[in-house]
Amino acid sequence: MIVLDYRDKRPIYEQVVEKLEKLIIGGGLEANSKLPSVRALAMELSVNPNTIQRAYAQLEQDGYIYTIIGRGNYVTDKSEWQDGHFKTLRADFTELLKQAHAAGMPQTELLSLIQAVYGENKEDLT
Amino acid sequence: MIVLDYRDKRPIYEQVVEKLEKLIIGGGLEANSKLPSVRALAMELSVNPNTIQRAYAQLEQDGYIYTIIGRGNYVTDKSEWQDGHFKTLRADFTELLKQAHAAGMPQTELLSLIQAVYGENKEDLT
Amino acid sequence: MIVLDYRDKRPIYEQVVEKLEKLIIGGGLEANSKLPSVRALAMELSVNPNTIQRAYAQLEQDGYIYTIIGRGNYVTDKSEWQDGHFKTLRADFTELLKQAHAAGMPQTELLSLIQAVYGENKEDLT
Amino acid sequence: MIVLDYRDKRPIYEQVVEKLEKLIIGGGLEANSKLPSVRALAMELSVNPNTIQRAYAQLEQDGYIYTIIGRGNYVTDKSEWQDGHFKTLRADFTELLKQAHAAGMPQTELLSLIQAVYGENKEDLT
DNA sequence: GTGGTCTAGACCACG
DNA sequence: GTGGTCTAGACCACC
Repeated sequence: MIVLDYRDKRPIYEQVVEKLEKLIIGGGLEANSKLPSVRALAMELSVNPNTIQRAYAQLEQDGYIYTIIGRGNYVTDKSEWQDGHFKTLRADFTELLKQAHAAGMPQTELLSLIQAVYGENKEDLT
Repeated sequence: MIVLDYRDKRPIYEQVVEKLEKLIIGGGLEANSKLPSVRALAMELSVNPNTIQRAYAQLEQDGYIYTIIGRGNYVTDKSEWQDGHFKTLRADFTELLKQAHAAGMPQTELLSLIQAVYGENKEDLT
Repeated sequence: MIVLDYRDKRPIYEQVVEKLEKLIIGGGLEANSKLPSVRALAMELSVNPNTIQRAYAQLEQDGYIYTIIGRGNYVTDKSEWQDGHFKTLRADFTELLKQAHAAGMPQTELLSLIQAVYGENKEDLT
Repeated sequence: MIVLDYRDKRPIYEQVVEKLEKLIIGGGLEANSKLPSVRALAMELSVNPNTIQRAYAQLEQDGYIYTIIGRGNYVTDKSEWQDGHFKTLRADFTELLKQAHAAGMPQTELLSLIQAVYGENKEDLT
């Protein structure tokens, strides 16, 4: 389900958060489905339960999951975190664009990068 | 010249590096111009000289400045780091684009963000 | 494990880097094995922890070791730095050869030096 | 006569030493010919006379030049320093060879490097 | 316990 | 005066 990279400089709990976030955003985990328990995931990754606990807390705070005490952790519905996520993306984007602009990178290059990722087929627009 | 943000969790020397990088990239500091001395900048920011020293070492290692022992630190010519910097920007960009794509953000939104930063007047194209 | 030479004019951290590099390159330290902790090595060499820390940072930057925060420092796999190291050796070699050539040192002498180091027994060829 | 590289991390007097050594070894300066005076060279390089003084002192100590007080500095005859120089080269060579051997670099590669520098024409042997 | 950062204060080589 | 190194001692985040 998740593969950790111990060479990564970021703390492990952050990696777990990132991986699960991507799974949820990408649709790899259905809304309202149950996540593995803290202890189970900790065991699977050979990691201290505290670390997983921290990751889940973070995910809950960011709105991607909700916790029912004594029951487990569940994936939040898309509609609840979509707005916040878009806002973050937009902010990151403008930040990066400012840098590119300051560095004198031509607009055309950015457009071609978008093309490369989004594909040329117009049907792919969401 | 530089303002530190003590609420920022990143180490101080990294903040200094980032701020100076932006100044150099953005053209706020002329090529071959002299940077403030380690001690002078340390005093100005009320910070230990070692911290500034570390920031300068980092900047030198990344090619943004060069050091002449016993003389001072000087801004490197643009041509020397431009290529590497563009490469970094492109990598960051595609990374972010993948996330945006996975999240289902429409192409049109990205295009309008580019417009907003690069300005609508065609003369501004670099 | 390491012996410092205080008559050497180079900084201590550089000596530590060199010694460890040689150990790693020469195979004296297995891949993925754990290096002594910053504090432990500092104590052993009667040196400030900061100094060792700097040496380890350098080694990591050069790709010879990798660091896991809160766990320790580990030896990188050979395949990751072998190419770069060979390149460096080749460069050093041609530089020295140019000097020897300019000084008028005969080819035969170089060949005999190679013999002396690589051994005359053909089985030793790698 | 000499061009300094201020970006070089080595002290300036060391660069001057190196450049002059190469000139003398390569035959660019005749034996017993007079070197520029300390003050003259200092002026030409826009450098503190102390720096040149130090370089000359180093060269004299290594046997490449000799000083006649009140008259100037002169290039030593080749026969006097040739032995010492060869010894140094041999030492540097074996040191580098040991590293190459430890790293597992094949003999054949070294031989081809020698070929590349010494040229394939056998008449070039000195 | 581990690495990472920071301060305070010192000494050295260089120019 | 400048950068480079080192010590001593401290605090923090991570696991």
